Amino acid sequence: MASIKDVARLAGVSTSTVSRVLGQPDAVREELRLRVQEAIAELGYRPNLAARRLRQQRASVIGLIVADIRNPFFTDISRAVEDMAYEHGLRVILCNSDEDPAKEQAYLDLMSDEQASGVILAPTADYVRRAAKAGPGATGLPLVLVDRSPDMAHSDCVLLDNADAAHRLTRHLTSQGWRDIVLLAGAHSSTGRSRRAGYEAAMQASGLTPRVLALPPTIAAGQAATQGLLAEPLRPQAVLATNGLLLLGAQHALHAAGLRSPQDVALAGFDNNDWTALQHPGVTVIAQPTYDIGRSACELLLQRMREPGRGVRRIVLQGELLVRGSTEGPAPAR
Amino acid sequence: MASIKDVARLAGVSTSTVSRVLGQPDAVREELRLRVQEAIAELGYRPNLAARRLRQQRASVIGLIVADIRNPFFTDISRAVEDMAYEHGLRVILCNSDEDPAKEQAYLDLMSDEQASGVILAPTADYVRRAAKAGPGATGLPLVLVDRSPDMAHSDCVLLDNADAAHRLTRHLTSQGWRDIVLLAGAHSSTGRSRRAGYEAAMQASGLTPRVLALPPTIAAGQAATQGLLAEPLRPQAVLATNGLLLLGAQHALHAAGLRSPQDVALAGFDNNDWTALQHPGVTVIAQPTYDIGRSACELLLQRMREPGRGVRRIVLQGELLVRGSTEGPAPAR
DNA sequence: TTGAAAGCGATACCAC
DNA sequence: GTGGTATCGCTTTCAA
Repeated sequence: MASIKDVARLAGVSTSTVSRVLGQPDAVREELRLRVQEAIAELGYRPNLAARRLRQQRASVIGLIVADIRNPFFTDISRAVEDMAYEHGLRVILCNSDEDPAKEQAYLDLMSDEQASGVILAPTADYVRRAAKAGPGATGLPLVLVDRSPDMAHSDCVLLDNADAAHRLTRHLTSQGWRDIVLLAGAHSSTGRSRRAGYEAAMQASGLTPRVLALPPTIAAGQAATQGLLAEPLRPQAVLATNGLLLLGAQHALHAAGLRSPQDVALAGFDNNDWTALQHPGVTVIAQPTYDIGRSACELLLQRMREPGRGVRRIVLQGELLVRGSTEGPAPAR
Repeated sequence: MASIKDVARLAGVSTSTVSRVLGQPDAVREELRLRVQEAIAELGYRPNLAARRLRQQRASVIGLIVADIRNPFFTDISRAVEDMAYEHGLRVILCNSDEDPAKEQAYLDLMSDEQASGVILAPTADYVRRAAKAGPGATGLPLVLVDRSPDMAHSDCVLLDNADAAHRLTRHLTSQGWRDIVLLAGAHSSTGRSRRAGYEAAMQASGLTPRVLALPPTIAAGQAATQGLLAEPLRPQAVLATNGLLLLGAQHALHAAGLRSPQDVALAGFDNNDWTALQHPGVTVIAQPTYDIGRSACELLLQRMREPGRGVRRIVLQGELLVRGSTEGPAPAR
């Protein structure tokens, strides 16, 4: 493997000059620059990133820590992040926390060890709780939170307006005449709590009694909970799920029970995943601007890397209510 | 940031000893080892990975290069790879090639620059073509191919038995009485070609005429092509798609046209994605053992990292035919 | 504008 | 079993 010394020797210059040609070409006289570039090409020289990193004390790498990449919401975000990172010459290290604070911390430490340039984190509920009390990121790394965040964030973050989205979704249901609406709420994230709050506010505003099942954010949990609801003597009129996994679980349960929306049970929720549009009729959802969320997070991170001292920024994006047949009222009288 | 020198000073030993405590603790007398570990804890010392990497000439990092992480097939694989990597103290760098040979090469170079320990690659058709001619990976990095590979591979690889799976799927359709079966085939991968071959063989064995539309592997392409088919005077009896994206596109087209499977057009394809089970009736598919594919690839890579000289290994996994209602015959007579 | 040389933080060889 | 020291490849003062 050719090193910078070989290039310098071949071009008849010092390693400093070669280094300058790489980093600040304008600081080198054209003649020398061309000689060096020729030597680089001839030797097929590629800079050693480890050496550069050791010297500069930081790597062109960002960490992306999400609960589970298989959740399409996070998949889309990761794609957006990777796209932007690529454009800016940054690598993305992918980390699944599984909502486990220990694993999350291990990954944060790792990113610190790697001297990563920054981290994009969908924090666990535990992290959010601690971050609400403590000061800014203990790691000292540039950090952007996505999807979840304490209300008083010390870090940049990109969020959906969760309470509002849940409020609008719930209002849509009540306006269609449904009254007995159960919420399947993700219990492990602040996102689930915000959406729950929006739901409860909308229910109470309509004089209805909220009913919430707090669940782990998995397909299995959504399915089991819905199965339970369907087995009740007085089955609920509508089921609302605060994320795509719970919603999918609920749909599986309906499917297995041979029930249809809206005639048997109305169904709605978050995340405009592929399958929701393909039902007969389609499932009403709040579509999140996932790609935008990822891009915005990356932009925020790049800005903070450039200006570590700037004020904390908070980007709140709006969800889009996609009304489909699964909530088409009016509900049957009871 | 505390360095190894600080630890050495505090423990009253040399840096060599500290380094040994980190790498080969058994080579250090217990008394010293404890003193060193205490010093490490007290200072909160963490080894500088860049320095280690520079010295050792390799990083605890593996690259994962796929066409697009948003394809659930690759999402699942990435999750499996990340799980195994985490267990073995390796980081995963995520790369989307978009089936673009230039981007793929850029990422391979990057992995080489990063001195990655290895790469798991879902190669572009271009790469496969070149690899069939040339020798083993020019990069010199330990490399495992997934999903696609030349027939005479110089690299380890993990593949589905594509021709067999497509053959079984096609036979299932013909056995149900369908005769006029069109294949939507991914044109950008060797996988698509193998599946096409299996389809053609099965069709010919039944005395039927294959009809293949070679398409880019996108939802949009699958949808457009299917739309075209539906508009033909004599609409095909069945549509078969060689991957999940094309299949989803086809379903979108049917959905938009208000057509149902199997009564209007039978539908089947590859990849047991969420939505396929949720149709009324469900869509018949070949389920790929995605998580297994990812794990196997990672295992192969770890073994090759340990034993660079060992013979090339090729793991071929079987797909599982999930028969659902979308292909329930018999077909209408023509 | 260019070059010489120090140093980033760890490992590994070689004495002892 | 332990310590001294050269070294990995690059960037970055500092002088010229």
